[in-house]
Amino acid sequence: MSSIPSNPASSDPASQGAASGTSPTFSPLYKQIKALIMQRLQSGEWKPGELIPSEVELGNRFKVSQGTVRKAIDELAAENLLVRRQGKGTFVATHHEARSQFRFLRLMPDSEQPQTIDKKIIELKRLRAPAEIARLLGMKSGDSVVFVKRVMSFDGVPTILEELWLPGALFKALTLERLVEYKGPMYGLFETEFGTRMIRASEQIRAAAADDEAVELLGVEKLSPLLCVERVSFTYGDKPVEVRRGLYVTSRHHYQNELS
Amino acid sequence: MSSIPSNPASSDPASQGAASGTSPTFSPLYKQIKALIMQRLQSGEWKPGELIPSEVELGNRFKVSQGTVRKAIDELAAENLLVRRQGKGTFVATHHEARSQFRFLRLMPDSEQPQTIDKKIIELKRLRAPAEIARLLGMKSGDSVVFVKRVMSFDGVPTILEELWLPGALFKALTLERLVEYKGPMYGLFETEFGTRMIRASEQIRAAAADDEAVELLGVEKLSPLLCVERVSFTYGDKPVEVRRGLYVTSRHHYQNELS
DNA sequence: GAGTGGTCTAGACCACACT
DNA sequence: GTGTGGTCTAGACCACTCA
Repeated sequence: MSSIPSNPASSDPASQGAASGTSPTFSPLYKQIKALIMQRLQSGEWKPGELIPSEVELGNRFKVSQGTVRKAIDELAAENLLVRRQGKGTFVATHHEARSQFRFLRLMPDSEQPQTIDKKIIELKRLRAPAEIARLLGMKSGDSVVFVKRVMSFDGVPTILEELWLPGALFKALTLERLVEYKGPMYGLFETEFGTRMIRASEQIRAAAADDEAVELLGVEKLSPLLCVERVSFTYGDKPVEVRRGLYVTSRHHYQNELS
Repeated sequence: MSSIPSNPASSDPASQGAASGTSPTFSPLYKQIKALIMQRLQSGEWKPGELIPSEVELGNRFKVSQGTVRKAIDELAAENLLVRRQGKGTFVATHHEARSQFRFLRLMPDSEQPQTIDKKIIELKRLRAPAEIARLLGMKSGDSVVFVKRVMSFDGVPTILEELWLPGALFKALTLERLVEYKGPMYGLFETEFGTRMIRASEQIRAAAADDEAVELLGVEKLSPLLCVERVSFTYGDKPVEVRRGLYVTSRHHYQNELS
């Protein structure tokens, strides 16, 4: 292993792991390799969509067997950070794929699959983070955040009214223009233009009655029941980088969830 | 491997898998081992909570290396069918554990964790399956089903109104008495008393307005927004064995979901 | 054919839980 | 101490992709 000093010249290859030195408590070798790979991802050395070195190559670099690298990559693939493709290699996962979409958009049509999606940005502005948002983003109340409001329509029917808060420091260059002209998933834009990749999210779902704004923008009746979905998204190192609050019309759609 | 005829006396140990004979298309050895283990689980030879044979023992029985058994068990553990405990052995997963509860009850209190749970059975009866229920359960319309209605209260506050449909043939001996007197998770009862273990479920979530029954049993106002959760649960072999429709009060609770 | 991930084996040692 | 799962290695061959 590079960057970890020890295994002090032990000629015995089976004096495995423990590697000590840096890590105070015991950690298996493959966990350390995993951490090293994750560093490359976080630093941007290996970018979304790119091919990473082969298992053999990584084994040589880190001075461990292919099997150990394999176990590290296995876990990263299970966490959707890497994607393996037999015969081709291992790639850094990206939001620019149909596969990745469904993980973060759980609203499905009741009937069949194919439907057109239309996104309309209502508003984009910078403001000082309200206490609640600041808390969720791990910032100080009053820090700069980017606020976005938008409506998504399926087959022309307005169905989702969404508000987003993003840390101002990370999204300095985000403008309404850039967001409007961009085709494709928003997380794709964030990852390629702002170097911020969402890897995990936590959602809290409630039922709510439509307020005046929902009535206006979603075309539903006042007080009609809506799904209220509050999401916090995280990037590498479990750092929160997005708060999202959505109102979903569920007369022709439903939130799909698999318990397994 | 037992019960699979082939590897026709190949003295070469690396003439791995393919095993042919029964399986028409290629399937890795560890997948076949996995299937064999799953058979033992499904048949009830290894029951929930019990210790299964060690990896070495299974390797000897099936005539494969420990590593191959390990990979099979790894996948089964990832699917929550088995639970590994270092130093003790590998156990068949069971619903009689706090750990297993949270997988199937996603409604969490907004504030802190500790809360008392109270379950009240409103009704239990046998009836002919409505078309919709029959379709979801893979039965014929009119087949016998057990119908249950109940209310769950948290800290004394009625919060969930739930209706269940179960295949009559599998739950012949299920009575209101048995259900009322039973303490602990319903899926625990199903697994120990009726030999039916739920291993996976699919939920569709919508927002709905409280009807008269919800008003009466949950003590909410007419037309107030509720979470409507429709679940189909599956046992081994992806066989559907429960339909559940729940109405959740989300003024002090929320449906928690992790996107990862 | 060369390179990559995927499977399989055999053997070693480590960490943990009981007795 | 004994037995269990957990980690690590080394080497072999298979399945897939692309040039």
